[in-house]
Amino acid sequence: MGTRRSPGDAHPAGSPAAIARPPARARSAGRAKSIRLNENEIYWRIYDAVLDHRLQPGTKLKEVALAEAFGANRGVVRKVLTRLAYDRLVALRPNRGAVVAIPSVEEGRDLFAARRAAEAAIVDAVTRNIARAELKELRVLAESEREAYRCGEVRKGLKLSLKFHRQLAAIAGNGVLAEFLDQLIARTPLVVLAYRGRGADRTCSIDEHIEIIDAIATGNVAKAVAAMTSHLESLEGQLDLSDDTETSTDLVALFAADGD
Amino acid sequence: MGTRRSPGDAHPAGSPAAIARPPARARSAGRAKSIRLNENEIYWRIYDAVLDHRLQPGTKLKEVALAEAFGANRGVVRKVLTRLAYDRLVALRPNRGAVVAIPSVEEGRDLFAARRAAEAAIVDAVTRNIARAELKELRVLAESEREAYRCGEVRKGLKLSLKFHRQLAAIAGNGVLAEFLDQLIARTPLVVLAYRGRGADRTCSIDEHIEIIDAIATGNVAKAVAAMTSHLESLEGQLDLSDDTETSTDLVALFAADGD
DNA sequence: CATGCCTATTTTGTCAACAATAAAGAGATA
DNA sequence: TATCTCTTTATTGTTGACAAAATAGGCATG
Repeated sequence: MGTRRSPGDAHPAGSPAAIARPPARARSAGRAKSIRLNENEIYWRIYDAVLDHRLQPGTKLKEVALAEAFGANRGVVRKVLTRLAYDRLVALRPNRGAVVAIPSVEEGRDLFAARRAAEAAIVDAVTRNIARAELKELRVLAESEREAYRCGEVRKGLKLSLKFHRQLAAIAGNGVLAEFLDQLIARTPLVVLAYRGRGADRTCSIDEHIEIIDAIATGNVAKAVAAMTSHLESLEGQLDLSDDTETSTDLVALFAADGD
Repeated sequence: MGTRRSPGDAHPAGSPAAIARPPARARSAGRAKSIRLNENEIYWRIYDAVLDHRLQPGTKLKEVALAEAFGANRGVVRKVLTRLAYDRLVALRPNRGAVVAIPSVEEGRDLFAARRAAEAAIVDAVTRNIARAELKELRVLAESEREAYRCGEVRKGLKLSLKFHRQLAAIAGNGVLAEFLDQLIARTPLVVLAYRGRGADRTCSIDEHIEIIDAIATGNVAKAVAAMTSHLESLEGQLDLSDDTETSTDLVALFAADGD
């Protein structure tokens, strides 16, 4: 279970320095090291790195390496890894350290099913209660998402896409559900990364967001829920979540992949 | 928010010793102290204590007291409290320690709404896929629950009631949803405890469990979902979740309650 | 007599050294 | 040359001491 590991895995994109480095800004004066980040900052740094897969699933996260990359104590790194493990973004193996989580196909399917349930409830509530201003905000958000994709800024578009779903949850006004969805949303890119077919890289989902908004605007609850459900199904459909090699015959495939 | 605290609050039922003491068994040889529990055991000890409200909401959980009560290091107590905070059973206030969580009315409402969404999805899946043997197991479970209540073993009945819901989630076969529901179930007694009216103490819910099973047995998805939904609504209906004293005029009520 | 300030004590938060465990490598033997 | 064992190294887990913060109590002052 989840111990897939290529032999020559020399931190393809996951060296601690690459995580510690802030996305694009303020990197002029001073060395890249000794950044002195606090617990929350470290958390979000790793969180982001996992979400836009600068850290690939399976990458080992060594405590001392992270600690000195962030200019922090090993203890706080440990705490951060614990938090990330709660969120299922990393897996914590006793005495063997933390790795970026590798979701199973079953987990992927369950995740999408759970999202359908949660987001159906959210869209239901939203459709019944949404204010004009909130609807407008949603449209603006979806529009900038589309814009980002058109300009080729895939990463930004993806972040805005997540934000769209979060925004819906916020409008629904159920904090418990919103928090749950937040966790699901955070785990989704991991599944997408691990099991994407050669599909259109999720870019096609923008129009579906607009369709959802339109459906909500009509006030037709069933229609809105259906729009969201089919959006999520289309997303899942782009993935290759066919029953995979997790049982006995697994070994042959593993060796084949491991041979080189 | 949530700093309700009666003045003469001399650990009504929440002294560390009371938590550390195992429920009923193996308490013959040796003192009550120096029990030497590991992290998980401590976690479940406190978990149980909160769930059957031997630890009242708002009770402060001091690290050293817990540590010596459990014969453990302060560090592991700290870790346990972190886990419990993640489950929202305790609230962790920076520099001010941990207290047993006091859910707000809004949180209570959100919780039940979330449970309706999650358990509707679960019952939906269960109704479509359940095997005869599983159905039988459910009936046995519901029967022993009824039996427990009839014998006046309220605590046991309550535990079985929770187990019923968990069992349904297990049958549905969605691990992600099951885990989420688990968290919701764990939080529910806290809400019930904090906001119960003088209603029939939840005992009436047993028959509803059987109704749910019957509905599932018919294979009628809509009917089964409706049974679950109305069960949860009936549960919530027993509570007093009317908009409470959380805003400005709050003070008068607070003083009135705090006077004695 | 009430109020604000200051000190003492309790309680939480951080860190660094130590212990235990797992991984890697060298050497011996078949 | 392959395999097994033993040693060495690297990494995680735990503990206890120290630092920082909050609470409680006393004291002076208006």
